[in-house]
Amino acid sequence: MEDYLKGLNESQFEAVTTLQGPLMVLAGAGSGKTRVLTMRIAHLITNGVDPFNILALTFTNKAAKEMKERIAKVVGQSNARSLWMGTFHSVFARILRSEGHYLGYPSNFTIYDQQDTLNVIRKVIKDMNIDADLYKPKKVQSRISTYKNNLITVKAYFNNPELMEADEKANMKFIGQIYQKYVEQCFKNGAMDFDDLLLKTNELLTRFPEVLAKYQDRFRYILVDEYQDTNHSQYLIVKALASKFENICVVGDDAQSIYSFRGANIYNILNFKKDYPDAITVSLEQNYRSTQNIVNAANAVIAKNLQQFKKNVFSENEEGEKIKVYRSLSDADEANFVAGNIWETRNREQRKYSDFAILYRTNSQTRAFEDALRRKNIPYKVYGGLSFYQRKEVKDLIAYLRLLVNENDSEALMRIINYPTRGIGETTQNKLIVFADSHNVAVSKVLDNLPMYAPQLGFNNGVLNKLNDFWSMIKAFQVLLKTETAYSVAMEVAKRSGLIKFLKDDQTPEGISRVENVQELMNSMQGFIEEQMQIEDGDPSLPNFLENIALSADTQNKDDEEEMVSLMTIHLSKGLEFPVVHLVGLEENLFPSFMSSTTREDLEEERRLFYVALTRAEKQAFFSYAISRFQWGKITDAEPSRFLSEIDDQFIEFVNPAIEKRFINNSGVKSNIFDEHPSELKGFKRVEKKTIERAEGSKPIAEPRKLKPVATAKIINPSGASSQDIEVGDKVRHDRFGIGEVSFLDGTDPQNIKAKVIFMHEGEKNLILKYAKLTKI
DNA sequence: CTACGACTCTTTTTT
DNA sequence: AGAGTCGTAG
Repeated sequence: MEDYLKGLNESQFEAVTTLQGPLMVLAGAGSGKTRVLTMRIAHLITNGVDPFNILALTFTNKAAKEMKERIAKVVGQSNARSLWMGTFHSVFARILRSEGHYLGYPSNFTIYDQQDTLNVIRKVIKDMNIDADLYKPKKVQSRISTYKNNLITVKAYFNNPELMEADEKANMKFIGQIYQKYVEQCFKNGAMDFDDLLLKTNELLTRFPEVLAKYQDRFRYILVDEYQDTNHSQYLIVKALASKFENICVVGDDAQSIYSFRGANIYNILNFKKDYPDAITVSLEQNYRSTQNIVNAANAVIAKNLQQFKKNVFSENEEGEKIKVYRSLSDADEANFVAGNIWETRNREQRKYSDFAILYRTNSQTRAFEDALRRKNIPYKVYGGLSFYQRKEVKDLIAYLRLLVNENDSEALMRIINYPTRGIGETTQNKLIVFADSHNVAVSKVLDNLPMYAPQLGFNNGVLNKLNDFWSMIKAFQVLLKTETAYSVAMEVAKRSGLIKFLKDDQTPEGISRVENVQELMNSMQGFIEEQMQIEDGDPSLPNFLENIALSADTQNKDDEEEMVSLMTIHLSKGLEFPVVHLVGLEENLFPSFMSSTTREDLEEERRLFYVALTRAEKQAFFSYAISRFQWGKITDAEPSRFLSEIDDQFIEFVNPAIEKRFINNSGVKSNIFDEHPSELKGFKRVEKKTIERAEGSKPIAEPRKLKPVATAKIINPSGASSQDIEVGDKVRHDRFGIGEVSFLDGTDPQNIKAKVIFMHEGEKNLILKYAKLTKI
């Protein structure tokens, strides 16, 4: 028996060695799913299957990369290399690049991310003179996305009276027209959005049997990871490709389906047996990751869901510690507790910072934790969030590059035609667009033939010159692209377009960081090129770089494998594991989200999300919530999440530091709740009572000695200066304004001290100490 | 045409 | 609070 088969349990062994025919692997959390997938592919190759004939679809590019590396260790680099492995989106983008001509797309089509998509929709709505209040672009976008994911094309939409009626009832009778215009615009721009990558693949496979046959023959063995999160469009692609050989293996866990908002259809996995009656089902139920206590607590919660396969996930690991629940007064308090606890646990248990993760429901929760961690000098890395590539200045430079690759991309063109400002104003731009539209040509074509169109456009010589200058600059870049590397072209673009100079003129800290971000983009490009050069058939071209950043947020600056605490949303944490997990913000309307507490389905998904979060933990889990939180620009009261009460008391224990008498405000500065400021404190007195009630109703505190000092000590003693420490004449640092000197202080009330600070670059500012977060230097 | 200021909406989650 | 949009003065 091959080495890699040793050490598999009975079900894992079956899943790995059943190579022919349809197979469904129901893999509970932590049951060694990735291992099974990896070994299964290795086993296929060892048994003579050409890796060229294997297609493995994963959920993230990161997962694909990691799996490929693991496979390479078993079957060798050269075998692993010819595997097709990646996300649905990246695999089919690649296929569409070579086959898209069947559908009238150029091979250099642009991929629009959701922001590009939104911009196009906004413009369409504007052009149609429709009330944007009624047709919220976001809403329209998600509507169109739903249609596309269910293969409802524009034509199908207009052939479907029910849909149209439904939209009309919802007061959105123009949805169809917007949809149509949007699709036309994308096509004209030579662009596909994320949903198109799947929709067009379907179209390709249905309309062109020879193409279908080609890929059916190529992909004789298909594996789909995270099958519970596939949408209808993906489902159909898989079904079509697999229908010849039916060597299809899907792996998933219905309890971890968390992407319905983007069309994931849990019935794909629930009904797998109906599609493939001969399918063999294997259940992996033993959890090797977590302690018994964690697994049992997670089971208790997920059991509240009505809709699921019967499974019995169990752990034979140690029983483990109970989950500790920390009740905090504010988001800042919560963050301080978490940071302090990480610091303390690391020292006490000799752990690495990379053993810790902080998981939350929404990206906006990151900030408080970043502040708290930074204050304690704890290294951390935030995953996802406003990704680097979504920064304005980065997108601007990318828009130039996109335009070089696909000059029909008027979205990119219009973004930078007057950025940096070069005197091509709104009026001129509008004339261009209207003219191009009415003549049914791309804006780039108008610019190509300016002299010819000039009389009709009615531009004066000044404008014509500016347009000419701009367009010949772009053309020059394109010529450069033929001989130079992507990196040096980008550098040239950054300089000659005036972008760098424009950004450098802004000497504010934000301005400086924008320049740094552009530099960072250049670096990541250089890194990408070097990486591609090392791979045997790598592709260091600009188009490939652009595709890469469009389809994966996780490619950005590689981890130095440094010792860092991980911060991410629960969604992003899927598939990962950490010894110690802090699950934070367990409050009603936050988790479960206020958007999801109305229907049972939504709520069940939130519960699955909770399940995913908890099962990331190997050894210890900490929960926390705050009874008030700074959001939407003001302090909001919050109730503990219902999920907390769904866990049996035997699995959790409440940790209650003596904080009832104190109120820690959002700057992390301690103050006494019984001091002045009755108006501000009223709310807190009320909620404070709630805390005490809960405390009495819950279990006695088992080990307060360990946690209590952490929370208090760390709060009282932040490394940054508290308001009391700052005096006139102090040199201070401000996050945004940089370094300055305090020239004046005003007010006796500690909650409301105003400071006048003279900053080196920013000049004089009046700040409220409580919010300004000044650091004494 | 640009720059600046007032104003509004925002917040789930991501390929 | 912060970003993005819109309106107005220069």
